[in-house]
Amino acid sequence: MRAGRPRDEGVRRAILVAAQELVLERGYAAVTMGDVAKRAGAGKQTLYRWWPGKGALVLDAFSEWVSQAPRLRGPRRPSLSSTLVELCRGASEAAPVLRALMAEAQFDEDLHRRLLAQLVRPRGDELRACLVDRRPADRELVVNVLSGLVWQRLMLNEPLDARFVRFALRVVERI
Amino acid sequence: MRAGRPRDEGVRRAILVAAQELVLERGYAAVTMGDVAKRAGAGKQTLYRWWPGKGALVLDAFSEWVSQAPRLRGPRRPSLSSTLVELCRGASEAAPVLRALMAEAQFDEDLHRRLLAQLVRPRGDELRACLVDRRPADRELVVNVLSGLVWQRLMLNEPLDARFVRFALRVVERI
Amino acid sequence: MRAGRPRDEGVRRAILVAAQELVLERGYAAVTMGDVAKRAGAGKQTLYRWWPGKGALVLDAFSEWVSQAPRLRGPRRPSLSSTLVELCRGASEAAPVLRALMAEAQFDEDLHRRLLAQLVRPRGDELRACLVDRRPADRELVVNVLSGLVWQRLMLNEPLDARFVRFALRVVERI
Amino acid sequence: MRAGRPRDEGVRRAILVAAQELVLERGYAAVTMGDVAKRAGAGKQTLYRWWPGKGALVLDAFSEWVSQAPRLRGPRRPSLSSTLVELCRGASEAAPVLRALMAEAQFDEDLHRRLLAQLVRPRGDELRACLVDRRPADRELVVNVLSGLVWQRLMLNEPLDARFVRFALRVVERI
DNA sequence: CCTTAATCGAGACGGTACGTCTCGTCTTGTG
DNA sequence: CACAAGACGAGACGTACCGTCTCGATTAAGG
Repeated sequence: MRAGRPRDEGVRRAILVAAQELVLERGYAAVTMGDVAKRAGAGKQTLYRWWPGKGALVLDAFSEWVSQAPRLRGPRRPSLSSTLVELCRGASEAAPVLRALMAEAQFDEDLHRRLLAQLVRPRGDELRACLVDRRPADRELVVNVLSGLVWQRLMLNEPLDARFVRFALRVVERI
Repeated sequence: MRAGRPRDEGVRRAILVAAQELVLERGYAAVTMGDVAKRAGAGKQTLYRWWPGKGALVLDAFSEWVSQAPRLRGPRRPSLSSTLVELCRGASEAAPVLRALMAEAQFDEDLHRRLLAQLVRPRGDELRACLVDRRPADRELVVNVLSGLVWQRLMLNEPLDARFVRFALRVVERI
Repeated sequence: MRAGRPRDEGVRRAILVAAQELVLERGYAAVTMGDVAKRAGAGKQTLYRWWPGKGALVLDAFSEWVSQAPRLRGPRRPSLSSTLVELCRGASEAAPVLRALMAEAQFDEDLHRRLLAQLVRPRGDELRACLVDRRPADRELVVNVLSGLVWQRLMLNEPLDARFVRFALRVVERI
Repeated sequence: MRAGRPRDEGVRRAILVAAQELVLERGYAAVTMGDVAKRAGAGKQTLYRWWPGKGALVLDAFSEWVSQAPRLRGPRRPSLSSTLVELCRGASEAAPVLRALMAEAQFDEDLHRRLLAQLVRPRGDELRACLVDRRPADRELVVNVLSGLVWQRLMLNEPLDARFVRFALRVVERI
């Protein structure tokens, strides 16, 4: 086994919780690594030891939060509409964070990759899974359109509400 | 007439040119207000007198650049496909700047408004103008889908090439 | 006579009054040339046309103020003690301005000369005039000592009160 | 022991040396905190962490310089005249800095206190120590007069040479 | 037990951009 | 020409974060 003091799991949790709280309280831009460290009772070095920067840290903090969300679907394949509703509900709640992360990712290649792998692709896969009875080419097309609509709404700061879901479903119907 | 020394138009131009050059040379993130001032032979205060920050300045710099682009369509209404081709060509060239501006706008309410008014809406209107023979409800739908696809491609750093245009047109056809 | 519009005496007065008021209200350091111009309803250029900087302007403003002070001595030569009392009273009232001017003069050769000519030397001469019955060598000595004591008190921000006058007179007695 | 990285003594020295050099090269007014930082190879924040501003920093820089001056008096109490000679020699060399510091102190309450404690009072005490055989009241009187004469000479930018020392001693003799 | 190696909190450090401030000059139109 | 208004170049200011570093203290695992 590796020598030396092992990573303190409690510290990791404390940091993620602190990051989450602070971002929810003040918004992403108004939170610094130093703030998170102080709130978590940790040293800045401990943050930088495990995350390359604020983006990756906050991404992890909210990845956990998202994955705690109820994924309690039955064994049956979920419908596209229910999946989209759920996706929009989540995106709507976390909208400010998602906007900030996607924005930061434009300036940070590494964060861009992480964001794709941890948030963008998994959600695309969820949608794709609802479309197994479509032709493969159509499937990609629909996923692209839906995902484009959702991200656009986020970046333009427009609501991802029931009305939007109806609109999106109407679009998909016609493809 | 207004009292005091009038705004020096030459300085305004010099600043916009400097901003444009520097952003093209180094990329948005690597350019500072001080750099632009120095390159333009201007004082920092002069920049801040007329623009609230880097985002708004660069937006103006590239707004001018975009509006200098050939808009030499004949009297005939342009086709959707040619408009989309042109739009993607422009967006592709300016992609790094557009990404950066949209990103910055997520942290800056004022820049967000400016970006919508100066870039997002005008381009949407261009598309809309190609769709006058569609039913109004469909029109909005198509504009939304296209614009969503384009912005998503930009933010995900994927190419806005001919393949994408074909893909987008195929989507629209089926709506 | 010089061609062109003659200097507007009212403007000159307004500027001096504004300078005086502002310095009394906020203190020398917190007043800028722009402030004075605004308060006087004048342009900054008008200030710089007639004074080289804030120091010289404030010096003029308070020179006038000082010279408005009652100089109502009878035909008889004033006593050293009454002169010193009067001098300390004036210096005490204007202490903050005098400190600031002397300070500024340390960074500004021109102001230094003006300060000497308009404030330091005249006051020395007043003292000298009370000492005509001393031997010339002693006279300079006494004037130097008194002036040194007063300026030191000013710069060290200690009171120029009756107690100080008594102290100073005691010193002079013993020389 | 105190937590955190301890203050780097080498950096402190480097900053003081840089401040001293720059002030001697260019004069107090022409040196900025940024200049000192650059010359010292330090960050500006490090300067502001330990000193409130240029005044306090330069005061420290020259306090060290002064206290490195030979204080090698024998066990015997030094004479007033030799002390005064030494004092004037030091003040003469450092005259530009002393003038600037005293000037700055007129605009800065905190610097004023520091200047008194680190420069004015210690020098007064040196003089006082030479006057132990005088009556206490006379002692204060003499110290005041001498210190007044010296500071006045500094602020009026007149030489603190041998002639001045003779003059000052003549004054004291007669008190 | 005692060394070794990595972790932890704390906070100093070099670096750099920020947005503001003041200075003294300039460029208008008006009297 | 003087004058009010105010834009302009210049550059210092003090602050804010960044990401790295240097401490002493802590915590296992391996000798």
